[in-house]
Amino acid sequence: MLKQHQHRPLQTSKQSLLINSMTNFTDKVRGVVKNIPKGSVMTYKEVATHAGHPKAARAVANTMAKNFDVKIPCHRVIRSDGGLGGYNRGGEKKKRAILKSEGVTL
DNA sequence: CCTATGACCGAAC
DNA sequence: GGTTCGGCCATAG
Repeated sequence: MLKQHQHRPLQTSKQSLLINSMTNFTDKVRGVVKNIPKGSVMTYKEVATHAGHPKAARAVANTMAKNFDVKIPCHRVIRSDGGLGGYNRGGEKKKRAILKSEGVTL
């Protein structure tokens, strides 16, 4: 018999990813962060784990740094070692203020 | 493919 | 308490 399309159509990797709207990783990260309830925080590492890449905390930070969507509460993502991490919408100071206003005890 | 970058992590000092 | 260093990993060029 003719084995027609056994495998994937494979269409130049990168494009197929872009068609999906974004890279799986970035998209997943955004989804996770968007889901963090008010009043709680999650570390970069935790977000990475939830996204399926436990060791990609740094990459998560990268994703956050590039993100400017107000729909994503990136201020609720903090460091694992107690630090706040950065914030591209006003710096750590602003970040802490927002978290405090949400009832998060640092 | 290879290099550089970064809102990280954890251990070491 | 702090700083430094190596590892880690996705993205951009």
